[in-house]
Amino acid sequence: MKKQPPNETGWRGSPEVWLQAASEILVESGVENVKIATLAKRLNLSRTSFYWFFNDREALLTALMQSWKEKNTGNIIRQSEAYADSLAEATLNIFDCWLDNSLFDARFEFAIRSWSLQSNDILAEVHSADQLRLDALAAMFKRYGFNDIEADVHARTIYLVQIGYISMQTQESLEVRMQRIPEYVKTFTGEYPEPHELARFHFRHGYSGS
Amino acid sequence: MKKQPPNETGWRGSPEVWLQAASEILVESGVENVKIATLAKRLNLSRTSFYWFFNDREALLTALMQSWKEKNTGNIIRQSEAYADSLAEATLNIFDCWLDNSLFDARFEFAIRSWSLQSNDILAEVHSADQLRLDALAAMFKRYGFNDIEADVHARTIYLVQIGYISMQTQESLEVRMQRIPEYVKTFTGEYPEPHELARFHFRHGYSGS
DNA sequence: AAATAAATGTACACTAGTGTCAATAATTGT
DNA sequence: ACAATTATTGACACTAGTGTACATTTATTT
Repeated sequence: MKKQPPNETGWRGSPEVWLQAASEILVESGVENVKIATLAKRLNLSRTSFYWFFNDREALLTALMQSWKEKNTGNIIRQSEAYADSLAEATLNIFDCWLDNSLFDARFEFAIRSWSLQSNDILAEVHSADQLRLDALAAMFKRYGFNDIEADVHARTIYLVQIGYISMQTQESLEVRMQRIPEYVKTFTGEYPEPHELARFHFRHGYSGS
Repeated sequence: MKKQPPNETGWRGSPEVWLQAASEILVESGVENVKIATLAKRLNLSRTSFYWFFNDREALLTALMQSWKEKNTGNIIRQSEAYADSLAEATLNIFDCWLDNSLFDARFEFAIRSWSLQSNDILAEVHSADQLRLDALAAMFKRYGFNDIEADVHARTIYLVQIGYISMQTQESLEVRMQRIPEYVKTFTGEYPEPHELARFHFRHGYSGS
């Protein structure tokens, strides 16, 4: 209900609040439901005042796409380059993205991908993001001695499992997901994580289970 | 352009042709573009004659969903139960689905998943399909000696990589995809396929590369 | 070839969305 | 305090889609 910047001015509307509302609707129910009337109702503003901030609906959608580009891809690349003592630890660094919503927004990701079915412009953006991410992951595996094809397939496996998971739109508790982690690390890298690596991972995700 | 059954009757329209056209549009550009006017144009029929075969657009969409349910899930389960001498061969049986469009329609799958963002009814169907498929795959791994958690994670890995791949909407040649196969088998099962297993796999997909 | 059933088409009513405009209100700068 | 700027609004015109009514045409059956 609150605006992001604690209301500097007395104006109710701003590009930001419209964009924020659009983003929420996008994630909840897809682009085709990002309708100006709906957003206006949610913001308690008149529908037409939207046009003061954006030229048209198209401009809003463009801004939405832009905001996705800035967020999701950058963090995967950063995590793939983070410090790690072992391949297992490097893999856990990637897993951070899947568990920490501030690093990677899975629902946003899914909404954008669904959108890409309707628009070639969006599809092109998605393809380019996929390529950047896969390249970064493959580079990570190469640093641990994998050859080209091995690195490629391992990068795909770790990345696609997550994209697939997002596409399932499952709601699971942290606990359920944590229990699969060691086995995933084993599958993706050939080795189980060390107890201390796992403990560090648990700690940074606020997990204190079994 | 041709009707599926070589035109038994002289009537041009039928539930089938409308459904077929709807399915094509769904796959090309998402549910929201499944519009009666569009289909009519594509079929060279009058828009209103649609209502002779279906009560309304809703009924068409229901039929579309039904046709997905009947196709995609059944074949994955069948392939997971197919005869195999080794785990590697069993895995290759699953891969058949990903390479043979008659076993599993990836674009249809993606369109349905995108649709599920807008409709809870569709989401429920998707969830139930996911569960059935994951269970069948886990059962397969258990037959080869995996324990519960191992089978679960391996089932997820093999399944989610494919769902993720679909979600990337990549267009790649058979050759490019084939080159990754042995490495995928190794990653998913721990062992490379035997040359004769791979040869059999190549043969049934009409591949005769390197 | 007449009767009937199946399929089509035209015209119309309705809804839900977009975007423009001119009037008005709130905020800010000087 | 008042002018300029920035934001907000309701009324209106337009478009694209759904679905209905009814007259018409085309195929099938007898």
